[in-house]
Amino acid sequence: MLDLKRLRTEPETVAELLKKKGHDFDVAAFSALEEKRKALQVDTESLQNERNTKSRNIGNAKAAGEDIAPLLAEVDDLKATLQKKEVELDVIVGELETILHGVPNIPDERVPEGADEESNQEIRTWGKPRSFDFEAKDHIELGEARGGLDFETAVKITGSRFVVMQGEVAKLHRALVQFMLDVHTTEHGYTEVNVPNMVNAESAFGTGQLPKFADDLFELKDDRGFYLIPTAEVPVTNIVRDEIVEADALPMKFACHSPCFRSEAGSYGKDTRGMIRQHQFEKVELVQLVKPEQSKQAHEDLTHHAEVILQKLELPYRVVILCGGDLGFSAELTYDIEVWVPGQDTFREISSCSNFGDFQARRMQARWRNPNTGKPELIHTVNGSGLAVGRTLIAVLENYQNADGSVTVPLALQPYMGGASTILFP
RNA sequence: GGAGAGGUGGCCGAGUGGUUGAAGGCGCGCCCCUGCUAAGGGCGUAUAGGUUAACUCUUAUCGAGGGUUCGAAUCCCUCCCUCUCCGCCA
Repeated sequence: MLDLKRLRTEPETVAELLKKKGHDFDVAAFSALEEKRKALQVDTESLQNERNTKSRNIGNAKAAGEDIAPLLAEVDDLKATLQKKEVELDVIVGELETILHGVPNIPDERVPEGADEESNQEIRTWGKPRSFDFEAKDHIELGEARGGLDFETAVKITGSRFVVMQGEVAKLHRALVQFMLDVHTTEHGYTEVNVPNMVNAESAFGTGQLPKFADDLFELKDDRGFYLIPTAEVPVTNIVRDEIVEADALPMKFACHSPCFRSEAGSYGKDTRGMIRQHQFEKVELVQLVKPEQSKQAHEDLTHHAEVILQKLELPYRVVILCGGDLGFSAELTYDIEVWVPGQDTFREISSCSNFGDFQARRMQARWRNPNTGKPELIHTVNGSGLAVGRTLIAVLENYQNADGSVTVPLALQPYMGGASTILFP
């Protein structure tokens, strides 16, 4: 959520900045509503003031034992007039809120222009894609061969875009989770957290999934209105919702392993094969809650923390900066980390690291007490995947495959695989 | 699931219809006194808006949302949450 004050004082500037994100902010409509709101609010409040004053007089008169009948007559029609104004004001305020809730965050000046991922800019690469002396298979072929990855059974159990993992593949998946958590908690200073995998609407609003992206979420069909989390970002960031934390509590750094549930609305026909795009996948998420002046550096650090995982696994990757059109609703700046996937002969997103500035904090009312001012001020939120586990599994299987269909276990993972250096599918 | 109690400011805690945005305490900030690692005293200390050049003035907020009333932290209704006991349960 943007600062309403800024939107009021310089709507044209904001509209101009939002163009980079492909958002058309209707300044005329907004300003017209604002005019109405202002007039109505002044009217309403002066009526409220009148009511308060007269009510106080009635109280005083009553206490003094005077006749209050004439005073009551005075306020007779005040109530109805006031109620009418209040309803009108509520409607206008509601309309303004709807607009405000739908306005995306303003992109950082470093964000390149562009409509879609074609305009994303590569900022660095690491490692060299391996050249195979045999025909490299993709993870589907590797995994299905002997049942390590079983998509058909998952279709029976649930439906498309799910997978059943078995044997060494399931173990490798688990090993990746443990490995990532260990690196982040012991080497990067994150605190491990385990959080609810369902959230209420307030939390989903706080991080920006609601109200605009309800279709991307799985909503539980029960009158409590819970949602399955699309990422641990939602519950973890909301730890500080409606809180005022002391300055020395910041930065807070959390690492969280969780399943992620996405309806993938609008992605029909994309990545339908394999486990690139699933309705359920697991992820180790990194979240940092920081003072405003720390967020830019925290974002760089966090991205690096995610990269370290790929470096330790010796998987080639590149980092791209997302252009305006590809940038998410709540983010001001996002780096995507893309891992080399031999089966597709391309880089695929495995992590998305974003700085949200105060955008999520304002929605959540997450604040810290600034000792310099003594006042509560909004914090900044930063997060990123460290990493998406399913996609990391794909990358390991495909990059480490051998001609005989076995897969070499990356050195860093061997302690988590009982020392095994190679796996065969079941 | 059943029975009961309760949700008030950064924290604790008064307050059952009329200057209560809210006593008192703690914490915090500034100052004074004391001159020694103690204590005492004074003042200040919620949030979000509107209005104003500013001072001022003003509105809302006592879990959330409705209602009654000239007037609601206080009365009524619905919901959420916490605690205690019982039941159930991985």
